[in-house]
Amino acid sequence: MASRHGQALGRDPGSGSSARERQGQKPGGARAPGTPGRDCRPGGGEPRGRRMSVWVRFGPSPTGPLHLGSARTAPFNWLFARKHGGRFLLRIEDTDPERSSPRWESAIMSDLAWLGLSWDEAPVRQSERLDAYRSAAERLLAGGTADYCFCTPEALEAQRQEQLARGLPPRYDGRCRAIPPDEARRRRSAGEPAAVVDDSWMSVTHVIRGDDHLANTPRQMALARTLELEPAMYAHLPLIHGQDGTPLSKRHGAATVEEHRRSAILPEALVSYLALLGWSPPAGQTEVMDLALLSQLFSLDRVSRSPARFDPERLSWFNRQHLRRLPVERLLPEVVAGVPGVEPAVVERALHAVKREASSLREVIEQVGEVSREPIADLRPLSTVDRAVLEGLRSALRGAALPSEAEARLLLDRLEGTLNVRKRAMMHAIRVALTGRPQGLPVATLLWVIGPAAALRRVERALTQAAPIAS
RNA sequence: GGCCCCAUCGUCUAGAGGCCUAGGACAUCGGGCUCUCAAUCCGAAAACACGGGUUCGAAUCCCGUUGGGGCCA
Repeated sequence: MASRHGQALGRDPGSGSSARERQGQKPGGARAPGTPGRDCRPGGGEPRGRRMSVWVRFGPSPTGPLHLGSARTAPFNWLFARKHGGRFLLRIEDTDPERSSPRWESAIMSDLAWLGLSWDEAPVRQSERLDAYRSAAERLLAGGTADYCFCTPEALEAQRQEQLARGLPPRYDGRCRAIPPDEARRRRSAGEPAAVVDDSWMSVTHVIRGDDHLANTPRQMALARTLELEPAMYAHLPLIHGQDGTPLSKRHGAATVEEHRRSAILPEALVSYLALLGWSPPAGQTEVMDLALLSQLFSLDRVSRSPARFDPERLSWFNRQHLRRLPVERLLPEVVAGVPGVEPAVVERALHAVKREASSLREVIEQVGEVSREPIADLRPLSTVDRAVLEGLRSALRGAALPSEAEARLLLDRLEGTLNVRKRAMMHAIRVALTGRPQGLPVATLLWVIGPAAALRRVERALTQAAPIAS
């Protein structure tokens, strides 16, 4: 079969051109945070056809937050590069000065880094390469392949309508050719060939991008050929759709990486969920994977061709799966930050207990907070049963050490034996005294997490506070 | 409008002509566990868009229809 990932177009066999000269010096400016200060263009002019490695790029526009739609082509490129021992490059497509801003540029890089998608080499900024695009445009003009046009969009549209009305295929009539060259040079702007020029300049071997670019591909390959650049291989990914079946966009809400980051979704979860949206692992493989495993298994021929709908519930399940697999050390800093004022040792114990059943880090933080905070006084009168339970617990806790959850369980079992109370009632009384809430972690876990001293304090308090009102 | 892409349970998907009475996962529903809420375990329901071909045999190949999406400006 020609190509299962049929949207992949072949490299143009006809252009074995050796035209690989750099069209400008690589900007020596800012380095990406965390990228080594290496400026490693591939070694001097080695023909790419003979170099087997894989170079891919991700080209976000810094005009807004990193969107999930584009955030997905990033992992696919990254995984492809890692799988083949190649390089993953970053190109900031900031040729629109009106809408681009450094603020978004750094936000996007920060999101990528957060996702774990590290890039090789300093990012290329298109705004610093305008000269290269200009000279490419000039070459196109010189070769007669391109025309300048300064007509307004309205004027062009009117022209098209007129041609259609006359039954002609709409076609540019070249009216702007009449403009003198000098004038044209003055009015010219960068434009079209940027991506093609850069891909070649950056030695990109594989362009993996959204399906929405599919229709442009032949033209871009032709452009490369005209400029005597060796075209890359192209592969296209299906788009991500929202709940309503239309391509994911701002109006769908919660469609940016930033938003998921803020709502305490784990990067591991988001990136693996995204990867599974459109790609499937080989048979028999779990769906819960980290980047290392993903990059080992990834292959373009297992990428689906049809668009996938973004499903927050499934993402949430992935998040839970990753949460429980992640080591406590990895989670601890965030949780500690989330519950200021709580002793780290308590937080750590709580985290151990909580992370097995929580669905998100946010939930973890909430639950840890509930456990560690002194309960708000419950002023309801204690029943005689409650009082008996708490008094029993009080004496059991005196001098007790609870080094483990099992110890706590034992203590409770013993207490149950000495009391003539339904277990349900006993547990409830203790739970409320300890946390002030009717539900939550198993009581034994609570005891262990809170620790005997603090638990004793809380029990005392429940006994004394409620007492006056009870009588 | 022209050209292009896509089409399997509600959702993500497996599926390369017989292994398909279509497999897995999320969600849903039922049950078990249990001191609560969860988590977890077990089970159930649930799909090849439609119509024509090709073939001994089609989810799988071809054509058309429908539907969705994209690009062109």
